[in-house]
Amino acid sequence: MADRARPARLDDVARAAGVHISTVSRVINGRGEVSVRPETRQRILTAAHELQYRPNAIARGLRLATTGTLGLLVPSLRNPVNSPIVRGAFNRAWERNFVLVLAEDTGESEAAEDAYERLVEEGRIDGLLIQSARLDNPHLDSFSSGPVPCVFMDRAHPGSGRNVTMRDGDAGRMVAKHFLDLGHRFLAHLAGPLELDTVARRREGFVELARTAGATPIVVPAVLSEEAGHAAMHELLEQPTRPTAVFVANINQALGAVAAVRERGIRVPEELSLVCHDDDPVCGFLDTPLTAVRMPLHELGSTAVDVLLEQVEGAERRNVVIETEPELVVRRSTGPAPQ
Amino acid sequence: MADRARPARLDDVARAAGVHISTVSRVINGRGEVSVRPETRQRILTAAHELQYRPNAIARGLRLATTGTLGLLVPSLRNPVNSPIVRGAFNRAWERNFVLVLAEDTGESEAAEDAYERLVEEGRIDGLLIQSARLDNPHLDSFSSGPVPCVFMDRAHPGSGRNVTMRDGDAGRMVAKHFLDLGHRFLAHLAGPLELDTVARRREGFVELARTAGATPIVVPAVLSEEAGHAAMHELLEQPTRPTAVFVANINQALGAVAAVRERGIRVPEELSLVCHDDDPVCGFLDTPLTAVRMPLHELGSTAVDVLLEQVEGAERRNVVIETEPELVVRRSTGPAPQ
DNA sequence: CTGAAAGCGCTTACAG
DNA sequence: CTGAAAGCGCTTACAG
Repeated sequence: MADRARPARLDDVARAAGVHISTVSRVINGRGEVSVRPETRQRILTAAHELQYRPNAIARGLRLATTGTLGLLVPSLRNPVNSPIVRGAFNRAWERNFVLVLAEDTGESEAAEDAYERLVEEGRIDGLLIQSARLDNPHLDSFSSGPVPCVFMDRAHPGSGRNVTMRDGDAGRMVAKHFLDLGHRFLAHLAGPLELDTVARRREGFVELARTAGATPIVVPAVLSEEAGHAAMHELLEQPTRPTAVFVANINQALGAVAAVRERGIRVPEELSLVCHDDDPVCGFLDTPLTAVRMPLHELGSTAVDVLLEQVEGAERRNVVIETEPELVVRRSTGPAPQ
Repeated sequence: MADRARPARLDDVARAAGVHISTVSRVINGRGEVSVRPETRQRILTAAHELQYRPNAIARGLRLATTGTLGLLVPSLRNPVNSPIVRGAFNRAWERNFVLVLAEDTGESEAAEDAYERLVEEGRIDGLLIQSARLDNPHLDSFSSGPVPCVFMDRAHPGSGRNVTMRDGDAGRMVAKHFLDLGHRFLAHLAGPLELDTVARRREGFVELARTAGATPIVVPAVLSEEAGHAAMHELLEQPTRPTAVFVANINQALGAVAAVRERGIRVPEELSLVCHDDDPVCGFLDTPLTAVRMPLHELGSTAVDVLLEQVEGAERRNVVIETEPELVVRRSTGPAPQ
């Protein structure tokens, strides 16, 4: 191992400046309003700078009972579709002087508890962002009453009063309206797993608006994967009255769904219109570029951090819905209903 | 804010068990070999369990000068193409009882230093995984001599003696051989930025093997994005002698490149064969599924963690090349050279 | 076999 | 304006 320079401690700075460590601490942390003789302050600042002093986060954390760290519980590291959310959260946390530690909640039995123990119970974090909530997970309640605040982002935990979400219902409605405007009457939704609250809200909006026009969409839930999207699209296309417009829940499903459509020789958009939820760079580069709903994912992540830090600082919990409206990015996969 | 249960401390367990905290500490941490009367041990274990005691990681970290945390410096949170590497690192770290904190090294001037200060100099981590090395970054040397060990993964920092890499040269050779076997003589490489060591090694392998057959590939470097891939492919296709086989550096470029090919009405693979580096799920779902090189990314991440922890425990630095060979996943985008 | 003490690197009332 | 002391929650030699 290379010789590793021991980082400077308060003690080193104090000695170099010829003062007591408590004085150093005061000028380093003081917001300028501490009463220190200017020349003393100067000597300390110079010494600290020369020694490249940075307060040890662990020691400070122990003393202040604050870690400067937030936890982030993601549903999967395998499939980074939601990386804009993570990026939004990371960037804001970094700006606000917090670092982010990762944990994975795969949905398997003890994954979330394990993460909870390691991050919360061992006192590693000041707050927890949960991106992996599932409506069927009973353990989430205990998170809310634990020793650190938490916030559910994107996927809400109803009743928790700690949800930061987007206008998913509006996204569904927007897509339904787009289809109806194009004259479609046979709508379908290739949905995600309905245990995900986002998925449920999107579906609701889509179905509700379609019904106002007398069209009742077929809904097929499927796992958020290429394979599941592929199978579910085949299922949809075998329906007695084949839908002419399908709203697909995510990009992975959409890739599989597009393959299924191609296999059947069905033309897009002449015979079938497709919309993908969450606009992904890939959408624009497919052979038939996909019309997609763009959600304010980055903003969701950054707002979730703000709301969490609010609570870390003592505020009451609250639900927040990001105001920014979903945006429909119209590309070539949607067109007028076939006659 | 909800009433938050204060987590149990050593003190609480000691009181509940009627012993001194030092005794509790010993039985909790002892690997069984500590001499404690069985009934005392039992009382302590029961109390700890009932109080759900977990040692505070911060306090323990301060005492042991060890944090149980590793840092991960990624090139970008925007584009998670390398998520299998991150996942491999995360999973192995978690298994070995370390948590991972994220930092982003966007390549902008002080991004890496900033991350270094916050993670290393503030004493938050025991070791640093660097996935963002660039051959043109002079600051990397100082990382090597800092207070904590580091490892460069995927993108090497030549001369550091701390690189964990894959057989990128072999990947390039494998693709060249595939093209040559199919009878192609006019080869090209849509490369990534040559400041990335991985990119340089891949190119070398590709060019070197092609030359043995008397074919000297055209090499066009481009940023790893859809747009750059699109532009660079157009450039390649305007060459006086148009290549019949192109090796593309990553999936983002490939999506743009495929679009460019389509715009020119060139048929794949009849008129042009394409191979993409790094097999991505998307490759299999394009209209013309892409032949791709599958690298052992997950293994790279997990091995990098092992090598780093080796050094955290005091071992000498060393370079490691993952033995696992790249694998060519042949799909429909490659075929015999046109006559 | 168990307890009392020191100390990890900080911060912050409290003196002076 | 500055110093000395206590203490955050642990671990570990050192006594007994």
